Amino acid sequence: MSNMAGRRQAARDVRRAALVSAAERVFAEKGYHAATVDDITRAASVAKGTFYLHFDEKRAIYHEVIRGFLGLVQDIGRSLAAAAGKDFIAQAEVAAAELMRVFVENRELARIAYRESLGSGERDEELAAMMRGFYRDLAELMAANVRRGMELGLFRAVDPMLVAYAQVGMVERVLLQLLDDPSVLPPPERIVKEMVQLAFAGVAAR
Amino acid sequence: MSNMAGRRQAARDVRRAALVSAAERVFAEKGYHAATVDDITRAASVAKGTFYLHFDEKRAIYHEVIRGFLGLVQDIGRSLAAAAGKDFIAQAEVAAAELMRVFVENRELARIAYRESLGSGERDEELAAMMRGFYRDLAELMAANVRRGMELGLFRAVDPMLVAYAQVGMVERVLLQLLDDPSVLPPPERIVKEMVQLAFAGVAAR
Amino acid sequence: MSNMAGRRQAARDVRRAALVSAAERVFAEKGYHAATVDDITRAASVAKGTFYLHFDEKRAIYHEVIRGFLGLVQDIGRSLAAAAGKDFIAQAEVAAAELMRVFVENRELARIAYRESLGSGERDEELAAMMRGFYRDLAELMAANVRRGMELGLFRAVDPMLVAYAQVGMVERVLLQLLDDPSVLPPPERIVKEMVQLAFAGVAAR
Amino acid sequence: MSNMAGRRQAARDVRRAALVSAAERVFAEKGYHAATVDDITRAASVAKGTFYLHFDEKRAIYHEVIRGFLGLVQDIGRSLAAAAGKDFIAQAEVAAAELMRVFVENRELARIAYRESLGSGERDEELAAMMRGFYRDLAELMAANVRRGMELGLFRAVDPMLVAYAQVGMVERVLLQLLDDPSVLPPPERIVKEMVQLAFAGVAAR
DNA sequence: TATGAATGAGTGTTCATTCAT
DNA sequence: TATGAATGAACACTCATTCAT
Repeated sequence: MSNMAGRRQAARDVRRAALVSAAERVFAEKGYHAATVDDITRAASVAKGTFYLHFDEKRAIYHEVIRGFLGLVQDIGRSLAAAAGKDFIAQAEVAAAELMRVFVENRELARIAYRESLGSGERDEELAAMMRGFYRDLAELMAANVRRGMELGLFRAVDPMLVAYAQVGMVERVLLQLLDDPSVLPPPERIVKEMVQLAFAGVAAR
Repeated sequence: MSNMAGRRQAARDVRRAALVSAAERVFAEKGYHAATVDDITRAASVAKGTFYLHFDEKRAIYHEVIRGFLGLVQDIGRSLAAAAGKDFIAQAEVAAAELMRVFVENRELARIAYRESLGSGERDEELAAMMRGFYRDLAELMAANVRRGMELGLFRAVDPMLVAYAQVGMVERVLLQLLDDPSVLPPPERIVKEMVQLAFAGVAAR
Repeated sequence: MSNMAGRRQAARDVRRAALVSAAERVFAEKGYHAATVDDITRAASVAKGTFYLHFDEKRAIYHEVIRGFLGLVQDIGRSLAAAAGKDFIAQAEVAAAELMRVFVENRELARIAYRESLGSGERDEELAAMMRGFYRDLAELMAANVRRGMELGLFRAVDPMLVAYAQVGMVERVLLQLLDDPSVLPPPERIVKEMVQLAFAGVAAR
Repeated sequence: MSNMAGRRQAARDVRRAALVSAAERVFAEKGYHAATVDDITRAASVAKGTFYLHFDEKRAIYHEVIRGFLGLVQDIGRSLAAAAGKDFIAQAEVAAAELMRVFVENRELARIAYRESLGSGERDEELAAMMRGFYRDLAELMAANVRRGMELGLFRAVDPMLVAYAQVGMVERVLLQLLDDPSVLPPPERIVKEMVQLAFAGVAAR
């Protein structure tokens, strides 16, 4: 009986996952506003009403999709924090390469999520809070690293949060440009190396 | 007689400007989708039909609003290119300070415009082309500077476009964070100095 | 289970029919342009959105209404073609009487449909093709009859299609006048007899 | 001074005529509803406001355009009534040929005007009255001819008005078909001869 | 009189959400 | 729970008509 309940729950989860997966595709293809609930249910091969058995409103599934993508990015952060080696440079290169992979594999989701990081308009306070939290966490993770670098004497005295945001922005814009038009940029492997160098040593001649 | 035509034209321009200004406020407040043409005309104190005497469609005025903000940024770039002094650091600091001022004075427009730089969805090819062009121009301007720095022996050998995009992103994200929640960042004057330092010398202990 | 699907389909058909019936009344009352989708849904006691579950656009239901009326006329033609007796006069009288009944019972639809036979303006190619096809079929049916009359030696040598169109026009205009103002015409029974006389004596061999 | 007033009046008439002529073209091209006052004034090279100096509303110029076309048809009727020879057949052939010329030279106006003869919808009582009057006059003209033919013993006893409407319809439908697709009909000269034969042999005493 | 900018009521269509089965 | 028909608020855009110059 708990078996039957479990099976039921499993079936429910499958449907829900199908909807989220369909929504990812649809939002990626048409953007939030142009995507209709109909588009999503059709892509998931369920009836329209079914949608509302799993989500309160259209925005809810959008949040879930974005949350999913942010999770991928956070996983990178967490896995690095775990493997807290000491070789900053190497570690940063791994992180950057991972991030690039996630972006390239989910290019449209990446665009959507970053777009939401601008908040503005459409007052969706819940989403805004989610994005703020994501950035705060991300920045703090990086700031912690910066502090460690300072303690180790590897870095000069800087404002850790400022550096964190600056580095986030650097990576974001370069990756987004990579998605838009890679032709003006060096090949991906070089990008990673150079960006880490830039972050570490800037452009100044040695 | 040409007087009347001139007066008419002037009146037309005033109306148009009122609409654009109203649109800036409305888009800033509600975002593109939630803003209705009615909102805009009401804010501009004109009748609905008047809108369509000046713009073909809702998107057209949105383009104009964004173009206006991008123009402010480009003006900074141009004025610096003109005053092409040789003190890179000082020049960069001026540019960053200017940019910060423009962002702070037009915070919502800045958000909106940056948001559009993520394109995705809503296929508005004209707008996308505009944003691409803006970023390309901006990046090329900065890349030219980087090349000059390399020629002068001030900079090490780097990929100029990559550096340009990285610096753009760095500035963008920090400024956006400044708009969202300045409390985690240093005071504005320090931000400028530190960012220029970061760009130039990275975080490495000297 | 197929029961539910069947019931659903039946309910759907009922709604659709209600809309078409309402549209007949509304178009008859106000004409195509003055009739709004709101008028139609209100007359059918359904919500506005329901309309678009059954028809792609306003024009689509208009086509259906006209098609319905043309069908009534075609049924007369077909039933006569089936009962292809030899008594031309009697047969023609039956046809004319039937046609008159259909016109009188659907006077406004008759007007609307014939109005569309003039095409002009409003480029609705689908509707134009429908009307052309209707007239072609009708004329060919009548032309076949004329040919048969010629073969039987009842008619002199005439151009069958020309005669067909002429007879169609004769009937049309008289019936429309009957709808507009019957007072200048003889009573309906006499109209039928006289028109048949006019048409047939015209083509009869001396 | 009356000279100046006259010149002024003349200029006014020219403008008005230009508007009517432009309206003919525009209505012919797009039909009444799709034609905008703007289309008309643009085609006449005058400003929009000028339209309302000459016509109270859009419908007014439409009436004038239709009235103009009906006038062409009435002129044929009148010129024949004047030249009331006795040779019915020859006279009818001339009339039919003239009518055909007018239709062919003004094919779109012919369609528009005929279309209005179906009245229905759009309750434009003034226009409806105009069309009714036109048809009544036309039918009475022809009915008078029929009566004359009866008195002369050329025609058998028929209902003159019925015959008149029948003949009008015959000519109308054939001419409209000629405008739509002449390929199924005989060449124009033959059409005239045959139609007259159809009409007259139909009413002739044996 | 001529101009053309301004007006605002009006309408087709979309789509998130609800609900009966 | 799943379905899909029904709902109705919302909105971009049009255009006949008015009016200040």
